Amino acid sequence: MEDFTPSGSPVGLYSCGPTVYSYPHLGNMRPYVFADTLRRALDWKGLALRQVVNITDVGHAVADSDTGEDKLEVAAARELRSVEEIATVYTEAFFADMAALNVQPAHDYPRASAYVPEMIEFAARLAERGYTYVLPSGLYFDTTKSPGYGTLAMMDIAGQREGFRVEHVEGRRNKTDFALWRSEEPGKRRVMRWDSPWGWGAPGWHLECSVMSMALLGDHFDVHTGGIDHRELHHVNEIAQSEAYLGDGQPWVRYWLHNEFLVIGGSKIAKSAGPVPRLADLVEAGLHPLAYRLFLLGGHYRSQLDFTPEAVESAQATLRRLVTRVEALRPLPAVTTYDEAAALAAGQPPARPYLDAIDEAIAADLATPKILAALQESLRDPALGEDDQRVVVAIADALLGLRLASLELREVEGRASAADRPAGQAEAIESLVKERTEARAAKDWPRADEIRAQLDALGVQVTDTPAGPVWELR
RNA sequence: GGCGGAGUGGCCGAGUGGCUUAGGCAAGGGCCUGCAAAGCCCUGUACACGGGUUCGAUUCCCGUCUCCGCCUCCA
Repeated sequence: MEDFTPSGSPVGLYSCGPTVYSYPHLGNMRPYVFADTLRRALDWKGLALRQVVNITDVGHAVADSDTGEDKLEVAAARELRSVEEIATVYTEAFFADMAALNVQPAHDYPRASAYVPEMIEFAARLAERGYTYVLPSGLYFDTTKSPGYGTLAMMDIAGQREGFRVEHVEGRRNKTDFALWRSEEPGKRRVMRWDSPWGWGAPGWHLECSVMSMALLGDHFDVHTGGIDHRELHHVNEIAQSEAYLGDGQPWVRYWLHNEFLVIGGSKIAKSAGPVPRLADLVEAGLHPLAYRLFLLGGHYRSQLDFTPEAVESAQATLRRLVTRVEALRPLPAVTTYDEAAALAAGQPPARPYLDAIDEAIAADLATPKILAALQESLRDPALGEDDQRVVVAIADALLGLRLASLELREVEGRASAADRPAGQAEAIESLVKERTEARAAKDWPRADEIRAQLDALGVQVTDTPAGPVWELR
């Protein structure tokens, strides 16, 4: 971060997006929360940015073979829907989860199906330049023509054995060669199909990211993010084809950042392994989506994170306590950048060490666990007054994105809002609460407790505060 | 088979060659409260195992065991 110097303004950020063939699962959330943290870090440094997240609605085969069926077509057949419906439904589900996690929207969400002509053009240029060869199954990229192929991942290509886990493709010259275009098999018509110089068919998966990122961010851009699983294949191939396409001898993208996986019970979450937990499952279990975000931020993005019910519940408890604590400090000052934070801290000297600690943490490869630690410490540091704490909380949340400025305890606990209370019932409850208050004033404790038990039976929880009793529906 | 990563206190999870009390959750004790809830304070003494380097290693090196990832699909 410290030595980061963007090639131009704004910073171009491309984050590998979802393939919209089913509901996103908890593991799918991690790359976007990570990318959102990166965005907040760039904002913090005062850098303008433009983020692109692709929506893969075509071209993602279920297996990298000549017969690889498209994931969306398979899903459409399974759910008896059109591919368009499949794409729409799951894209919306993705956006809903992102919003719930307070992930800032990207500036563009290009759909792969809208860029097929550009992909064909891209592949045609590679063909003209002699980087490709044609097989009955499609147009292939010859990776031996790409100098430095695989350097991103420091790949040991010689050690990989085709046929062990690498699928054998008839006629493929090198085991690392990949399809730029998947031609239809004779007599097997695809649902999503386009005409091309290599026959009717569909684009290869790797092509879309190169084409759409360059279309929206320019030939070269600054940062490309994605899951660690893409480092050795998808991104290596993107680089090979993009640099071959540009032919300017320059690195295509300046920085590559990859997030590690969320693991459950010691193994990664993968849709192909069967049903996997979704954000909605957590919500159903009484957890707030931002508790899940907090859970994710509690581990470094480059470390595998172990998903356990206990860990997420502990994040829920932490969030509840944070909000309880921070509610008393509101309103919080608005902060986005380091400069704004420094200006605020100038008026609140005790907050300064925390600003420095947080700034250091975000600069140290987005060390969100350290920001959380600093935040927690600041809330119980006797050296800090409330104004100091306001500043620290606002600063931390600018980078954490936990909505600490506005998140209500009621939301966190999933309780009904005042507006949802049945009118008639409310009066009855008020009456009981009043009676209990009178009993308490008379020090008739047995009676007061009896009424509380009655209220409890109605699903009402009464809490005595210095300002008087407060009741809430559970 | 090749390559890469990891094993930290009940749980999650940072971090470091000699004190970081990381932090959180849970637990125990206490304060506060009529009680409760919330809040606050205190407590835990951990770094897979065996060697080695070092004045000193959880932190470096070697080996062992276990686990995970990538090399099909996957974030």
